[in-house]
Amino acid sequence: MPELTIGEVAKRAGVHVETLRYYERRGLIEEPPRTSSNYRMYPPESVRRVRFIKRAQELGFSLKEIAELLSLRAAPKAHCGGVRRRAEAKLDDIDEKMRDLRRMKKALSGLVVQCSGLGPISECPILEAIDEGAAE
Amino acid sequence: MPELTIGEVAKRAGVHVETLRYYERRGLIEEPPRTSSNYRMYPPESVRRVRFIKRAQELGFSLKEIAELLSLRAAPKAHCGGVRRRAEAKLDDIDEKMRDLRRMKKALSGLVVQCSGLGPISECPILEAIDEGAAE
DNA sequence: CTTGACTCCGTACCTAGGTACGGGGTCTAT
DNA sequence: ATAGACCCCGTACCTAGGTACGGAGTCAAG
Repeated sequence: MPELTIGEVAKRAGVHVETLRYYERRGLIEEPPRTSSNYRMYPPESVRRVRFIKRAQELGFSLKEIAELLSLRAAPKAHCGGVRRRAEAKLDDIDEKMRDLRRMKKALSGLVVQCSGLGPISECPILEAIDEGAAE
Repeated sequence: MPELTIGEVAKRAGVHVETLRYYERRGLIEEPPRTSSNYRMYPPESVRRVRFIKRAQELGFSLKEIAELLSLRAAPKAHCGGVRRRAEAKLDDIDEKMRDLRRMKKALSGLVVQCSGLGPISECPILEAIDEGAAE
């Protein structure tokens, strides 16, 4: 019998036991059958499922979004437009975050070049700029 | 006397009253003097201080980091090396986040082009790739 | 002199993604 | 048969940055 305890699934998937229980509460993994002593016994596919979740996280999906992807996948006769749309929306999110970061970087590096690091703090160009409206 | 109530400071700085009390608890703004009926009465400079905090946030600094910047500024005979170092460290943070986002974007857009959006979900190239290790 | 807007305080709640704790039951090896 | 490792559960705690709630006191206008 290839069933796995929660600790084995955790080890193979590279997460903590508590994380698996948390995912179960969040509806990301199904409640597995229990032994007579109430231990969770997972089928081996569970490891793959958890790895799916971790990889989707690395792609920028939140747990909520991952739950959606998984329920799309579970729908018997769906086609993959929904998945594609979600992936594109996530790309848009990423682009927006990158724009924010670029804006920050531009503003902040503009300040850093004005500051030698040597003057008195009362005349620090960085602090003065923030004080007067650096982030416009 | 140009003293301001908390509500006036909030309005002028563009934040909520609760936010000002929160900043006070966090040590970002000093405890202002109180009236005889225990109302906070702020000097007008407080508005500037709150705006400093908001602008530093827009540059990517956390409240904790902003507290550090403010305490550096308060040190009488410091010079601005500490500020400059922190700004440079923040630029490094930003670069790292941008690298993460670029990595995500690259991986995800590579998946999106493989998916027409038309096939059955059971063969969705995006889901298959995540299932097998998309984020390497 | 009352009504409405404002303030006080402490505490709880929120999102996101977990982690930790405590008290109990179980399983395995010796 | 007992030690140590594992599992159960519920709940609290964590970071970050606030927001909301509820009861009470205060202030200004009409």
